[in-house]
This record gives sequence, structure tokens and C-alpha cells, in this order.
Amino acid sequence: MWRSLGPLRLPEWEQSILARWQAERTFQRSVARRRGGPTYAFYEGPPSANGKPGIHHVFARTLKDLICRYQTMRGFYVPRRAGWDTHGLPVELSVEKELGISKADIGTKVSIADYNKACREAVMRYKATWDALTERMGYWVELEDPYITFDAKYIESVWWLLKRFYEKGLLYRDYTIQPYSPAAGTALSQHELNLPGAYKTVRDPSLTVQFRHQTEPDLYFLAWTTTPWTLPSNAALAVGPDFTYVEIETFQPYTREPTRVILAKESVPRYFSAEGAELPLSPEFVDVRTGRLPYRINRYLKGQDLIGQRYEPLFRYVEPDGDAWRIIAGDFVSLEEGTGIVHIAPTFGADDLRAARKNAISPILTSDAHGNPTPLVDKEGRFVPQVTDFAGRYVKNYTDAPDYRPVDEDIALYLRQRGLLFRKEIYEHNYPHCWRTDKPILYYPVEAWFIRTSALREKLVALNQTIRWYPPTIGEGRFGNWLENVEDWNLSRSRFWGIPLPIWRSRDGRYERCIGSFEELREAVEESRKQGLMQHNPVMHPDFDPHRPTVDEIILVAPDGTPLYREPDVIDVWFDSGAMPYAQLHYPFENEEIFSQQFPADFIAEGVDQTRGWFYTLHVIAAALFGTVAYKRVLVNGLVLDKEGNKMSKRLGNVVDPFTLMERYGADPTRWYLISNAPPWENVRFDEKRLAEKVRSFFGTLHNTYEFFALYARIDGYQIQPLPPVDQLPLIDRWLLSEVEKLTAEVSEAYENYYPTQAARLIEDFVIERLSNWYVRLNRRRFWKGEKDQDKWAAFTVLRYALLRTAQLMAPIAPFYAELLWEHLGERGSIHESDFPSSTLLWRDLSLEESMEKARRLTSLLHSLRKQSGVRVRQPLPQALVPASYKNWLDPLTDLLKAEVNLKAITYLDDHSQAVYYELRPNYRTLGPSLGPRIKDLASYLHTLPQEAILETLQKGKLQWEGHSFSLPDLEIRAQALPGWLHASEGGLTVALDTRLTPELEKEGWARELIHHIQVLRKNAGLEVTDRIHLRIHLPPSYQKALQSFASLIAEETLADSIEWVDNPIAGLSPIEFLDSVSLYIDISRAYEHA
RNA sequence: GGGCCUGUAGCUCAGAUGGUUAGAGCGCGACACUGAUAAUGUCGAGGUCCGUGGUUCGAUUCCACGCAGGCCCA
Repeated sequence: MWRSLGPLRLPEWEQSILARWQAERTFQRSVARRRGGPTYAFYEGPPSANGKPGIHHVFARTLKDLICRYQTMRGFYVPRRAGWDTHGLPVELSVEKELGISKADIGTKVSIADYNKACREAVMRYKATWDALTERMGYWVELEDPYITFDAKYIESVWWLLKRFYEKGLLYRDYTIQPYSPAAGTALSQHELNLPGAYKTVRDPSLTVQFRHQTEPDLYFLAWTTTPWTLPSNAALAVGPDFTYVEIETFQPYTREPTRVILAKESVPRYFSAEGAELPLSPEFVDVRTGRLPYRINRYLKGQDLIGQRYEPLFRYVEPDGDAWRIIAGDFVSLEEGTGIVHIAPTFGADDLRAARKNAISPILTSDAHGNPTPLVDKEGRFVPQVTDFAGRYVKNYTDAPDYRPVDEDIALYLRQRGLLFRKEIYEHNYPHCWRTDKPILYYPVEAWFIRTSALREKLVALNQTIRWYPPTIGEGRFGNWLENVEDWNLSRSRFWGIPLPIWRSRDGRYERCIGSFEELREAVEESRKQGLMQHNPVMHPDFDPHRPTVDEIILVAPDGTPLYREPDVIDVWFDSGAMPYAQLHYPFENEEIFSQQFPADFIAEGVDQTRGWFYTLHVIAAALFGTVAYKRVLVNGLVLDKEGNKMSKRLGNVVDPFTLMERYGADPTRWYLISNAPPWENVRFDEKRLAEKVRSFFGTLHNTYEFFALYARIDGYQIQPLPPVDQLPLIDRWLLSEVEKLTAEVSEAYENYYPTQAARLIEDFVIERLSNWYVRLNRRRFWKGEKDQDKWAAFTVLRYALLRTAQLMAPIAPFYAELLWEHLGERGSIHESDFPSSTLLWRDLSLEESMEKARRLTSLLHSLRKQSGVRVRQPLPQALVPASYKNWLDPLTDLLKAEVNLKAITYLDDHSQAVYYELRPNYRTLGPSLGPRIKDLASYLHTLPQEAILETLQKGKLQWEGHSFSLPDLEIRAQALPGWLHASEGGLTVALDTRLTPELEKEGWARELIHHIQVLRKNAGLEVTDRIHLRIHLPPSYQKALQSFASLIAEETLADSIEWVDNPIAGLSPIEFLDSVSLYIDISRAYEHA
């Protein structure tokens, strides 16, 4: 019992606690113990084990862990299941790098089956490292049966969800504009565009062209484009609704015919020189070479007013499907370049498509040989036959043809001949190129499947308002704004390693089927077998793998016998993780009851970067299909930056390895540091020096306190006993218990508010300031004094109680050391199976808390005064003087204060004593609103008030001033000074110190000085604190005589059985300097006990 | 370009429903204590509370506009 653990060695202790937890299955037991209680549902966002975990993972996981541990201690059943996110681009890219292949090689050089096999292996590469981190940091989550997104069962649940979207009409096929390489014949990912060297500076012709107003003769809209080949696909023109436009009277530069054009006011100088405004409006002043045009501004127009006006198309190869060729609003329209009017080709630009959709304008499409809709440029990058003037011509030189003639030039020529070209320039800009063929990419329409999230917008927003966000601003701002502007979710990825879209379609698009379960697929394959389209049924196989290529080989059949082929895409991995509440339980195929208990989650926690990620996908799926939220509370954490505030990255070499950290300092300090340093949602600047400091200041102090307790408890054979009734305890114990209750209440509140930073800081402050630096420091004597009486046992009991309570309060954040304390303080079982303490108001004594706080401040003032006086602390001083108004709260603490500062008395000064000066100031807070500017006059009036008037005011409790009557709460009273004494004031407290020594006090000071020297010798001699001694002492006779009257005090303090005063310096001993001037000889010898 | 967050001592962070002396810890300097001692206490130096305007008797706090850093999205 009360074993000493020696100096702090957290990493080592943590290892043995880990071993114990594992052997006793403490985590599982702590969860199981609460089964039957209310469920607190927690979802673990699945990490990808494709890379090594970093310190930021420790941060996020500490937050998750501590909330779950806290709720478990509160009595909730908190099942926690680990999961793995396994699909997606990062895995694919790493595999491609390893195999030395590119995407185009998949299916040719490497089979899809082999490729996916490699992905499946690569994605779990660091699973062991992740599991090791989870365990080492004390993150309690069930690792033995994790959910894995590539599991067939997981995928089946995802299919079921997709089919529900499909049935609700929320899953639809459309196209999206993607970077596309005609030369390579493939779409490129955003990632491929970001490869170094992808962006090249190129020179393209840029045209400013005239779109003829439909009803007003000779009025044109001027639009600017750097991709002339998209002009045949023009469907609309976009303006900025808030911009100002001008109508200008001028001449067509090439035909010199009078004309009127509209463009943005800011663009005028780009097209018209100032000189032009002065020139007569006559065609002979047109200079085609320099571009000089005479012009007049006719009128100003608001962009808003242009919207809806119609124009004649430049080309009319295809009749548009619907209401094209009009002016629309575009938020992307800029005044930096061009005319402030933007040509919109929805088939070849992402902004264009978005704007067109918003305005219900159909893209310009025609039909290919099979009758399927196609844009005016085919996948090889050639104009389709319907574009008669340019049919078959490549829009860029994709084939390296030596005689390639840029089609852009011919389009310019064509327009010029028709008087529709206003200007042609060469434009130099950065443009992305295909990294393999080095050819410019095309933004091209690619078929894709979408979730119609835009139709859910209101529901998403409304449900979000019921989610508790920590901090709230992210829910309202970042997430809320995103939802309000949400657009349809493009689910398609033309990749290989992912959950395949369970949709089969006929070539002509007349038939389509979405599959929602393996059972359904199996039956569908059976039908298709009957029709002879399939030879065997792969879904019959017990290990059916729903990945590519297996599903690609399945051909289904339409009622009329038409074969149906799978849509080739896989889905966005974010859908995988958003499906986790259902798919982790293989819902609805299994576990319906468990699902209903654990959905929605009470709590999730991830980084801010998940706003558009997991937070979003969870929300969309739950809102769309279940009409509810997926999580009720979400705690958002910021990033972990290095100590300079830079993001940690391999490139900068500032990545901190969590394992090294935990081996060096321990998991608890790492967790504690991350939690206590700053609120979770702010970025944490990680500084190892501070972590080391945390070990020393908090864990070191707490551990010292335990060691102190254990040392004396061991010596005295303290036996655990219940707390005595509070009213029988000494004041200081009652104070500590009150503080413990206060701490409990405040820490509980912090946890309840998902603000663990506050909890950690409160605990730190309690341990360092109250428990260690005040309670233990003041009570040391009670622990080592001789008698084993009630008072001593009470001290042990109260201190042990406070330590245990501290352990429980800190257990969620620092589970290891809390466990250690629990065990060593003699409690059974694991602290994590204990019930979180609730605070007892009964033990609170608010006035005692406040008085003690003041007394602590007073002590600090007195220490500072002693320091100024130059009198050693060992020298007792006669008295401290304080104003009489302190009497009520200070009286009970007098003894403590006297002992702490080594005083003989505390004297209260009468209010009328000349020694106290009072000062009155207005209470700005209460008087400010009513007095307004006159408060300054009152302040100066109070300042000039004589002392007698102040005292009179204090006595009457009232003050009259210029017709106003003030009571005491309206005035701030300060005891300002005690002239003639050594005094100090701080925060309304004033104290003076009497440093006049009487001979008697001086002698006592000598005695204490002597005791001090003896203690040093005891220590140097290596004596145990309980060893008894014999003393022989020599001092000059005058001192010797004075000290003899303190012999019993000296003997008691130093555990001396005998003191012999010797007349002469003791031979063989060197003198000790006593009181800076006197030679002292002490001979110390251990007293052996005789039987 | 848009949304959100942050800006207080050399560093990491508190704080103030707007109130006249803005705090802590670390670091730095000085001293003390010595029955927790690889612990502890006291004192000191150190601040334009990012800037500018506004509201107010009073702004570091509220409002507006900026600046800087971060995250997400274009």
C-alpha cells in the first residue's frame, strides 16, 4: 500500500497499464458494463490506412476518445467501432506509381482484376501502424471487428442506398464538364492537371465578336473569347447584373458600316481610344490597322436590364432544344478582361454549363451515327459533320499534322467576312495540357451520375439547424452557407477501385435498371441467363466480389430482350464513408434493431476539412433517405501546425512522429497538451518544448502530491477510511473539499459543453494552485507531526479524497495516469469503469472559498512586504495590520495566515484610525448609464473629498451630490494606504507589516535559524525523516543562553532526544555561519533505540 | 474572387454583458525557502490588446472598412 513510484516515468508506466488493460479487456468491460443503459451513439470517421498516421490524428482521436470515455463514466452505453476507408484516388495513384503504369494502361498492360487486387493490398498497408497508434495513445475503439468499405456486405448496403436515391428520382444521369484529352482519349482528373508542367503558356487567337440584337437593328452585343472553336456551340451570353454597360455608336472596323455595340463601361478603353470620342462620327476616320474608331456613348445600361434580351446566333448548324440565345446573369463575369459580356458554350465550360442550367438553357447538341446526343466536337477533337463549314477539322492540332491549319483562324475569317468580327488579337495565357501527350486539354462533356442534392436544399438547411455544432459558427457559416448554395453531387468517377455504380443500361438508353441488393442482382442475372446473355451467374458464388471487373462482365436483360450493360463508373468515395451509419451494420439486410438504437449518432468529431467531406455526405444521405440528421452533435477540430504556424508536411520536414513523442513523454502528456493548449477548433501550434513543460508542471506536480501523500501514509500506516462529517473537519479541509466540489461542477459542465480544453485548464489550476501550492504546502506539518490523532487521519483522508477526485475528473483526457493514481490510492478495478462523480452542493462553502482566495492574495502581499523589509522568513514578526472591514472573512483564517507568513498576530485597524486612508470613486458600471458625461465631475468631486467626509459617508451609507443621492453600491471604496507602515495594496486589499522586533521575537528567530541549520545537517547526514538524534551545540554564551529557553521547541522540531550545550568550539567540526556573523558548531548523531 | 476562423507580453494562451491598474504559464533577470527538494515561493523587466474610422461619458471589447495568417471552395 502507498507504494512510491519514484520520479515521473510516464512512458514506462503507460506500457504496464496498457498490458493490464489488454489482459483484463478493460475497454470491452467498460463498454459492456453500461449495456442496458441509455445508448450514446458515436460514429468513427474511417481513416485510410494508405499512409502513416501523424500527430493531427492523435489530436482528433483524443477528442473522440475523451468524450466517449466521459459519457461511459456518466453511465451511457457507448459502443465504438473502428472503420477503414479503403477506396479512392490516393490508393489508385500510389499503386500506379508502384507498378509504374498510368491510368491508360489499366485494362491493357495490367488487368483491372490485378490492378484492383493491388489496390486492395496497398490500402491496408499501414493498418498495423494505425492499430499500434490507436492502442498506444489509449484510443479506446473496437479494433477487432472494424467495418471496411470494400467488404461485399458494406457495398451491398451502399447499393441499397443508391437504389433508394434512384427510386426517389434523386439519382440521375447527365453530363459534366471534365478536363479531357482528345489525344489520349481519356478524361483527366483535377490531380492530373495539378501535375508539374501541366500548365503551359500558349498563344491563342482571341476574338471579340458581335452578336446581333434580335429586335433592334444594327445593335450588337460584344463578347470576347479565347476559344473561337466553341462559338458554334454558343447558347447564351452572360453579363454581371450589377455592372454598368454602355451602348456605343461607332463603325464596324472591317466594313466601316455604322453600327451600335454594347459592352461594359470599364471595357470601353480597351476598345476605344480617347481620341475616338473627339473624332467626327464618319467612316473615313476609321483606322483598321491601329484599331482607331470614332465613337459616341449613346446611353448607360444596368446589366440587370440586359438580362432576357435576345440575339441572333453567329452559327446555326443546330437548332437549340429550348430557349437559347439570350442574355443571362453570370457571377463569374469579370471586368478585368474582355467586354464584360461572356460567351457561353455549355458543352465546353464548367461555368458555362452551370450558368446555362441555372437559366434552363439547353446545351447545343446534335446526334451521332447511333442517334445519341453529341456535342459539336467529337471525342477525337474534330467538328462533327453537322458543322458543315468546318466538318472533320481538329479544333487543335491533336495529330501533329504538319499542314495543320488552325480552325480558330478560319472561324475568325468566316466571322470577319460576315461583318461580325470586331477585333482579333493574340492572347497569351496559361492553359492546362495533358501530361502524357503534351496536347492542350479540352473541357468536354462527360456522362456522369448525380445526386439531386439541389432538390434537397431546404431540407438540408432545416435539418442542419437542429445539429449542435462545436463551435456553432462552423455550422451556421461554413457548413450552412455551403448547404444554402449546394449543387448536385457528381457521384461518378471514371476509375477502377471503388464501389461500382449498380446501374445497367441499354446502348440506346431506352432501358435502365438500378440494382439494390445481391439477391436482386442474382435474379436479374438468372433472367439474363435464360435469354442466353450470360453463361454463368457470378453472384451465385459465395465469395462474390461486387468490384470491377466482375460486375462489368454482368449483362442484364430488358423485358424485350435488349441487353443492358453496366454504367462503367465507380462512385465517389465520399459516398462510401457517408453510408457508414448503415453499411457498417449491413443495414437493412441485418441488424435492424442495433441500427435503430445507434442512428442517428449523438456525437461525431473530425477536422474542419471534413465540412465538405464526411460531415456533408453523412448529412445528405440521412436527410434524403431518412428525413433526419445523421449526427446530433459535431465537434470540429482545427489543424496541428508546427510551432511557427506552418502546416506540417513531408516537404518541409516538420512532421512530428506521434510514436516518438509518446515514447519520449508519454501518451497522457501528449493528449493533455493537445487538449489544454487551445480550443479544439483552433489550429494548434505544436511545440515539443511546451509538451515537455506540461509533463513537468502538471503531471510532475500531481505526481509529487501523490508521492507526498504516499510517503507519510506509508510511514504512519494510514488505513483507508471514510471522510469524517464535514462539520468536524478543520477549516482548511473544508475549504479543499469545497474546492473539489466546485472543480467537479465546473469540469462536468465543461465536458457537457464539449469544451474539454476548459476542463483540462480547470484541473491544472486546481492541482497546481490549490491542491499542491496551497493545501499541501500549508498542511505539511499535519502529515509529519508526531501524534497519530484524528487531525492527522483527517488530513490523509481529505488529501486522498481530493487526489481520487482529480483522477476521475482527468480520466477522460489522461486515462493512463488517472488509472495509475486510482490503483495506487487503493481503489479496485479500473477508473474507467467508475461512475463520473457528481458534485455535492452540500459541501460547498462559497464564502469560505472567497475568503481563502482573499487570504491567498493577502499572503502574497505579505511575502512581498517581507521581501522589501529584508527580514528573513524564519524571523517571526509581531503583526500584520489590516482594515477592520476584513475581520469577518479573515478571522477564521487567522491561524493559517500567521503560520504561512510567520506572524504573531493580525491586528485590525479601526476605521477611524489615522492609519487607514480611504478613497471613493464612482462605480462606473452602475452610475455610468444614468449620469452620462457628468460622471467625470462626480469622480473629481469624490477625489477632493476630505477623509472625514469619506468616513462619514461610509458610516451613513449615503452621499448627496448635486441633487443626486448615492448609496454604497454606487461607490467604490478603496483602503488606499497605511502611512508610516510598510504597506501594499492590490485589487482592493490593503495590508501593512509591523517589522519592529522585540527581544523575545528576536530570540525565537534565532531558534528557528538554529532549527534550520540542524535540518540541513540531518539531510546532509542522510538521516531518514523519522530518525531521532542527539545534539551537541556550541554558540557564544549570549546566544546560548537565549536559545536555551527554546530547547524544547528545537528538540521537537528536529526529533532530538537530547541537546547538550557545549562551552567550547567542538573539535574536528568546521563552524557554520550563523546569522551572518556568528560561528555555530553542531554535532549530530543518530539515537539508537535500546530495547 | 466567395465563405468561415484567428490576430492580446519574446513564446503559448486566458479575459472583459463596454467601466478607469488587461492577466496566467513558459522564457529572461534577481532573491528566498529547504521534513514534497530533480520540488516550491517572492520580486522585477516586458503590452499602441493588428490598423483606421464610427457609436459612447468611456472602446482592447460593439459596428464598418482595411491589413496579416489559416482552412475550405471557386
